[in-house]
Amino acid sequence: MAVTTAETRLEERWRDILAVHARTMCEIDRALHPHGLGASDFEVLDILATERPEHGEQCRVQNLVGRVHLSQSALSRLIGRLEKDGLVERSVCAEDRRGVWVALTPKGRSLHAEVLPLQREVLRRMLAEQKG
Amino acid sequence: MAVTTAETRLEERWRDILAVHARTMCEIDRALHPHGLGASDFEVLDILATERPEHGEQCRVQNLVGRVHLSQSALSRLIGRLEKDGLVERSVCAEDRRGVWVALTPKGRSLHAEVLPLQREVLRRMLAEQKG
DNA sequence: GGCAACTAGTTGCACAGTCAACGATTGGCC
DNA sequence: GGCCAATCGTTGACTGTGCAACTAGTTGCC
Repeated sequence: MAVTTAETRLEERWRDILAVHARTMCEIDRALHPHGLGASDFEVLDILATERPEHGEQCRVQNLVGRVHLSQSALSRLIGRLEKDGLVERSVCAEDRRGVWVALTPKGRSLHAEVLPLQREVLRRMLAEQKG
Repeated sequence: MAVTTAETRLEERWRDILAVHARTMCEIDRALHPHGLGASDFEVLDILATERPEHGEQCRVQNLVGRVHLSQSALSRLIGRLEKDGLVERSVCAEDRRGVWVALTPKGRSLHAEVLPLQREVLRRMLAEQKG
């Protein structure tokens, strides 16, 4: 019996996560779509925006892979799209010429600033009402 | 300040959900893939399995839409795939001939029984270690 | 009966995602 | 130096998903 209820609780918790995730994701997409962005796009923009510009750190792409829940290839294409839209710029990494640096353009930075409140608002709306 | 920390907490909570969702989803996929199923497929199978067989209820498809986080069209195709694999059967609903009934075949039921422990095990492994 | 509004499910199309294979570069080891 | 393994990023082929448009069936109203 104890096992059964533990299992049930696990199952419920999973359903809960699934539901919150789906609803929130969907809302973010809906809020950002008018600006030509999807949820993943925003996430990358957001990471780049909070990154110190004068960072001198690693070649970015590799750096991003660990932080977004996306395969390397998906990320590559995503960056390609952002670049095509003039939101980011790619440049080869001098020290390790396999690597690629990714940086926000002014346009990318301003778009991020524009949509950040929208995303936050969705988060507030969808996550706040959650169980206490 | 209070506003900022509240925002930060929201942001963290969202990142948390994103991370748990991605990791768990990925693991479920990985566990079920050898059996020819994805996470969504399992979810539908699971709902059908826990449904009372002699239910006399509505036409199922409509019933399912509300329970999985999938568009109606995605669900339609998913059921199509399951049917092609002989796991479920579609039949027209006599009372409302627009509707379609979906039911597990014996093969579908046994496959569900086979993979259920795998999914549970993943849930236990991924969700249990979560914050306390 | 006949027409309009609605609902159930499927399908065409476009797009974002994964996996596997690839080209380029680096680093270790002989 | 020369070779092999590992790493970084991109690309090709394929799959699953959502939106919009569609067909088929139902309900209500005249």
